[in-house]
Amino acid sequence: MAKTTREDLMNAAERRVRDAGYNGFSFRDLAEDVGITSASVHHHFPTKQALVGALAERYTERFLQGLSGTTPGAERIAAYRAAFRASVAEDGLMCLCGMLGAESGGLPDEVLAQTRMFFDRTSRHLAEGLAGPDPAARARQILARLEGAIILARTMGEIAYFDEAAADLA
Amino acid sequence: MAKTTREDLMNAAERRVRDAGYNGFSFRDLAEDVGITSASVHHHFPTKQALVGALAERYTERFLQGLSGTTPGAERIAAYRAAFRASVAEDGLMCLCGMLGAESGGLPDEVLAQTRMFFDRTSRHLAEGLAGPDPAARARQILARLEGAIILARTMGEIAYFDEAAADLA
DNA sequence: GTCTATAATTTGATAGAC
DNA sequence: GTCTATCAAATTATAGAC
Repeated sequence: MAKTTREDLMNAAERRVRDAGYNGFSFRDLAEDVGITSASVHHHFPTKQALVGALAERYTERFLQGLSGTTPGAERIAAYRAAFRASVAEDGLMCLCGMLGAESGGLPDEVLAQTRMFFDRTSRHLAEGLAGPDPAARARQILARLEGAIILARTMGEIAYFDEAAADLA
Repeated sequence: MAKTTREDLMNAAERRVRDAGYNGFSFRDLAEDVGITSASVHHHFPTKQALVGALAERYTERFLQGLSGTTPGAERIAAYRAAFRASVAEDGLMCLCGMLGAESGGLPDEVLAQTRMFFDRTSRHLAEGLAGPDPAARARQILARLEGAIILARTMGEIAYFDEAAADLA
């Protein structure tokens, strides 16, 4: 159980966006998840774009924080793979920003901007101390494969697809 | 100009799903795109799930047909990369089935089944005559990276992200 | 094959009481 | 902070005339 209603709402919303996308849920869905009315949801988040924008920001912050202790290079790559794997394995959900990035054509500017931040920051973090001629490109190759691996595993309903697609990452 | 209204509708719908997702457009949007009323759209496709199901089927068929003449191995891999690249480069759009796969948690069964067909068939086609110990896994690594590369390029608004993420594919 | 009209429901959002 | 009540608009879908 989370401590505040605001936190409960963000958790419910994150789950729903990662499952069905930005347009795949309503404020009333969240209200039911948390046990309040949709009017009360608007008290915590004035608009849907404000809610999902805050969601993407929190997601990026938590994601990087969870991986901040890793040593650049092979260990960090393995940690990224484990983080993405947990996304599908535990709840069968997309990466929040992978979902929003896919849907970016129909997203409010505020949400798109936060989504870009995720890929900008994670690709820089992952590129740190990476060997080879183009660490930035290598980092994006890894991120792309992990996002795609989630899509495959989620679509097919089997985590084995993730493991196959994400094998030999280093 | 396409020959029939039905074809016009499918083209408009495909564009919209690939831009904003399954829940990112309405029958009225399509009606306006094509120049008829939403009631007439229902004459061609009884429900939204029937429409998008047909869309995914046509997409898979066309996709495989466009790549059917390629020689298995490096040439086919390059052709797949080119096909995915064109998706973003020409219109800034997702792969239809990559989008649907991401949103699969909120998709009607019929649409999900067609989406699975895409990944099933393309991964088998791409694995044909591939070297290495596990051709199927290698095929899925490639597909995952291409789907993810589109997400990155689309989100960041620059095709360079695709080229970086999809480099060294063979 | 297209239209008008409309039903039934859902959506994002607001006003104002408690 | 939560509620009731409500709005205006949008959504999927249907009935029936032309």
